[in-house]
Amino acid sequence: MTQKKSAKKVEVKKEKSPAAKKSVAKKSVVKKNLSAPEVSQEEILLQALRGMRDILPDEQPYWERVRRALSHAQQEYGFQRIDTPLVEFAHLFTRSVGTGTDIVDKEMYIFNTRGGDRVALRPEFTAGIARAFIQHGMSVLSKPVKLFSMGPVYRYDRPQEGRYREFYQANFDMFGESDPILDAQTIQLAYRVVQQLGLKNIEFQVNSIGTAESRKEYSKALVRFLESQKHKLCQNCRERLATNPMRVLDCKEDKCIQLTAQAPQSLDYLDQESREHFKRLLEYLDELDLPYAINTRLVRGLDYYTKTVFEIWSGDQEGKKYSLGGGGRYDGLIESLGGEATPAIGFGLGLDRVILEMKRTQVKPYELPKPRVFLAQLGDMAKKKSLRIFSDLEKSSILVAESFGRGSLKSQLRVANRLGVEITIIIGQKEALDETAIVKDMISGTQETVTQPKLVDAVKKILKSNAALGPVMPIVHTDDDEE
RNA sequence: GUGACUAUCGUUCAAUGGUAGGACAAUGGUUUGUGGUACCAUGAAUCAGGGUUCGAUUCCCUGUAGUCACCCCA
Repeated sequence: MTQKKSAKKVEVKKEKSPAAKKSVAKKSVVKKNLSAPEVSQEEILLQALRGMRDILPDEQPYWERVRRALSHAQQEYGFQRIDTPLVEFAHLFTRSVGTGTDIVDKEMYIFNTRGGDRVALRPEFTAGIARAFIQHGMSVLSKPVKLFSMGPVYRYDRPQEGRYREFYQANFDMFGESDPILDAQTIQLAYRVVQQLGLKNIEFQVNSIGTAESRKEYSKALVRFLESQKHKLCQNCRERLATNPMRVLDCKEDKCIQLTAQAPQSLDYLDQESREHFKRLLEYLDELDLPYAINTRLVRGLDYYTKTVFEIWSGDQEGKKYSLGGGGRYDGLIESLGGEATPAIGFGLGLDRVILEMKRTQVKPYELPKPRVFLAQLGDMAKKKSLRIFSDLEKSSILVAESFGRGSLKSQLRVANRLGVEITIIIGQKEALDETAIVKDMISGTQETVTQPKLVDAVKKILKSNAALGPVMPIVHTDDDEE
């Protein structure tokens, strides 16, 4: 769970001296290098880039639970998986997400390739998926076209807990239907996913921003209002007024909240169709048992949204809210990218934050299957045999652990015990010669010798009877046993 | 991008302007063919680079990274 906190610089030799080869620990390599500077060296920083991290084995059970829930929801709701490249022409994002948005202006990983193309690491999924939709002529498919994707996205931002430069999103998109029932279903799907992940205190924030025109008009009206009341705003908001007036609505300062309560609302500036759309969406939402609130202050940071926008929030005891994801309708995007006019709606879920919330609220991670059998070997002959036995067991779908590198039987049994296996198979010199194996029941401590051809069946039999006894208690000798 | 705080074995917590210590974890052992506990042993760290100093892990500067607030968002 914990990542390396600080830089470690290690000098790596291009040609290792025999002394260095013997040294297993990397740190001692460093020391030896320092005393042997004549060898050509190259300095590398053994550190992940800022805002990027390794997801270590310890954390994988959480990710596995997330993957499974997503895969389940994807199938239940009829989405097909699509994977698009991490890298696209930078233009795709500037045109869809929009210049003027922070994502494009400040946070994109953007660079030139050797061939001279201006490209960017995807800061979100929808643009790439929309590109693929057009490129592969998916508009001829039966509507709605439902696509699911999952993977890393990149934003060059200051990292914090739950905020990384490389982070993971799951993305659901539906193309080709403008009916508000799809909006409702999208939110329902999002809810289903977070619910399956065991998250409580979920709330949806829903709003409609209408068309690009009505949005523009609203923004003008808002600025007009705020300008006239500028003296009542906090310092920050006065600055926001010039850069991003909509954000004033998000301010946490009391006086700003009071003032903006009287500010014009985006809903009042909706065109007739958008208003009807929103009204019907709310009707559908009321049909569902969804925790949602209309949030007229909700504005999203991407240009392509039209009509419905929403966010998924998770709250803690102290009343802090964390945004886990969000989405909305983007009826104009496909056309603006050069495809034929296609309404669409989708949402993205921030998986890193979902997992953070799972940990915070102590949701149980997915439990990976544990080996129930351990294979111990003693001596060269047994070692050779054990490789084959391991393979036989694996082919019979028996998960078996081993520690081939270890010498003594004691240390191997110790490992077996620590793993909590039910059976340990022991092959020593004698058994290797006799073509037999010792099958030791780790729960009772008893053991029997069977011939190797019968080994798999013998193991299966014990496992089966153990399973019938209910949950397995891994053997633990407590102090009470002795006293 | 701005500001603040932080940085010690794999993890966690100590200590010091004078050769960094414990706990947990790891590895080996306590009649070399049998597990737990206990006991013993072993390996393992001052983020990097400069400066001040007789001497820096400690003080100063820079860099890097993390955390927090802002910005923004997932």
